[in-house]
Amino acid sequence: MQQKKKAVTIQNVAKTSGVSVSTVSRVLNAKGDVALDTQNKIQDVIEQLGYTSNLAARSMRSRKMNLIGLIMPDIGHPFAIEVMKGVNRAIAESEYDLLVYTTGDVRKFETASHEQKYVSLLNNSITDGVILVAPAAAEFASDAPIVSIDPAVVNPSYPSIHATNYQGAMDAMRYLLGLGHRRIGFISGRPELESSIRRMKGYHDALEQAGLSVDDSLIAAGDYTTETAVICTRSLLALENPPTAIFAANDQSAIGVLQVANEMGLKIPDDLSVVGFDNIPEAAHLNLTTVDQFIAEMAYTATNKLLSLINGDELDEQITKMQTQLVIRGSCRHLVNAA
Amino acid sequence: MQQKKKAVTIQNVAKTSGVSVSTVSRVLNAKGDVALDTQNKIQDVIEQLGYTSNLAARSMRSRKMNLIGLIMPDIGHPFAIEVMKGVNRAIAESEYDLLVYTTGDVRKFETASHEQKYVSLLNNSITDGVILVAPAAAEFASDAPIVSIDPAVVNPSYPSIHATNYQGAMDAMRYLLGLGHRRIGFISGRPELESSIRRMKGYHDALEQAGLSVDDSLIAAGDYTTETAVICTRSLLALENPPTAIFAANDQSAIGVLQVANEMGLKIPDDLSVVGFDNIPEAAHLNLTTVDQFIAEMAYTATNKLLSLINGDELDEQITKMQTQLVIRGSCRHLVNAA
DNA sequence: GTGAAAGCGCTAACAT
DNA sequence: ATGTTAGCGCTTTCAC
Repeated sequence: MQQKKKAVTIQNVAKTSGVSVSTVSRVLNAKGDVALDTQNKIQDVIEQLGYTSNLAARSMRSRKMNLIGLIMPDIGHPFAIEVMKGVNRAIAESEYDLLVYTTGDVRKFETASHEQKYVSLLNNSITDGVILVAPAAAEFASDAPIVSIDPAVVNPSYPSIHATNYQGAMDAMRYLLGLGHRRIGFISGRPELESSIRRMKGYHDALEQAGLSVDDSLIAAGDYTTETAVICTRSLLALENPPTAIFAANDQSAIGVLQVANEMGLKIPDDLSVVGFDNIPEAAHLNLTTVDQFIAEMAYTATNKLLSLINGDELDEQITKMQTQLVIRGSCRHLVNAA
Repeated sequence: MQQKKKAVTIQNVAKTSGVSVSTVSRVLNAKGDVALDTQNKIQDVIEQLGYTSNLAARSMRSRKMNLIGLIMPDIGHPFAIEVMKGVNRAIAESEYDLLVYTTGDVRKFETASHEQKYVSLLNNSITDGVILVAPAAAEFASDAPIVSIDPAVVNPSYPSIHATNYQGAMDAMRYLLGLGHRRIGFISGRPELESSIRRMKGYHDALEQAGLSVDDSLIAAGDYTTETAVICTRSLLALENPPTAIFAANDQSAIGVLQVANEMGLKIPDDLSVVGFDNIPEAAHLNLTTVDQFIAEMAYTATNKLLSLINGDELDEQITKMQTQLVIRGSCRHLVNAA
């Protein structure tokens, strides 16, 4: 049967131990100025009643919940999973617990207007700080610190961690160019994201540096999803003069390329070279060789940055005003064929 | 620079729009009994000030936050990731948002005493219900409903979803026996968990039904981790009369078996047959053929069960008192060798 | 060393 | 249609 036990409050504890709420509160917060006898008595009652303080009530009165938040639209997504792994590792080493907030779906999340909502939801009430993944807003009203991973805006007012998308894309392209490819297709990411813009620029610049002109027909508008990448790949390969290699702006897109290649019976890399971007191990079952998990690494770094921000003396106004730009090299890899 | 913008409260909105807090509260909760003029004015101010209601304060006064909780010790773990995928899918289809609570580490989580803490933390304050994964306690004091996945206890007072661990283990064993194996090693799971006990029993009973006696030296004490499974496998294979097949109690353990087999140059399944249990796609990069993702499926089912419990009329006392035993068949698979 | 009382931001009667 | 009031469970002065 479903339990009907009502939650135990500090009032119950106080009454049962025959003291006032304030005294109970004192031992709960280890203020130390309570007689040892009373302290023990109260502890016993707490144990016996199974009392646990009400998060909501507590956070209304005091800062410092030893809780950080991670805000993400969709935690089933491989990218999100990598982020969580990184954050998880960092908080496992800390005294903090983690609250991951998600709507389960990007569509329920929507744009910048909603971001503020989720930030205040957590940061102005129950968490000591939040980590934002690819936020679109440049500024947030928040009582507690914010750190972001891969912000979609250029000059955010909060510290951020981001990958060298440009450099990574250049590397990917140089790799393909080094293999002798001259017609390289590109499946772009979501056009509104900085990461996508930078990867696109890397594609452009690498071609130019190699003395090649950019052929717009080789650029397909993707959105970081496998589904769209499938469509993109089909149209790229249906060109009169199709590319001999495809650079996908992220792993999900690369998977789409592989799927189509499979369908069409193309051998990789013999018939088509494919390069992804991100190194998500979830993509591993699709014949990939993972170089490293840099997304998780970014998340790990972000979390530690946030924790130090939370614990950092409030006095040090300078530091909180600094824009932290921690840079981790994005890497790329070549997708090889397997059985 | 880090923003210093203080959080906007309902008071500020009321003052700015020249009305009382209750009126603002009314439009916030769409009570409808507010003049359209006032309504618009207030909406404008809310927009302009960027007001968002304080989660903590709101949840102190009213039930129904449209928020469910998922409590797990470690969200980096493949099992946990599968659970989240399932829950995520369910809430994406719903109007609810999700809050995943984690300590990042099983060691910080500890035993049953802490479980209650996390349950009340969420369920007695901010969530409308929680999903518990493999809880060790049989009962919880909680204001909101609880649904559990794979509880470690036999007769929990809350609804639970669990796999047919016994049947699944039998299937796995029958498969190996069907291949002609007579010496089958078993790497057990964490002995305190029901799932583990049932899988072990399946191992025993399958052998007996096949008219074989149980050789205790073929049973290695694992704990659902790859690391321990590696040690177990080494000792099993070092036996005078080693097994020709190994049934690992979960995928993580199966991965450990594969690692050792690799090290020792053993061909699978020619030299050694290996069967895992769980079907976590994360194990896929290790030459596995995934049958289905039943953990995610369980989590999906659990979430929907919780949601209906939350939305179910309070009147229907009968239903909340029912023990929901939803059963999903655990499946097994044969691990084949690859390159 | 301990209790009484004031509020944190909000919602829900109860008034008007 | 709107304002007033009383708490929700907790922490924190301020008394004693």
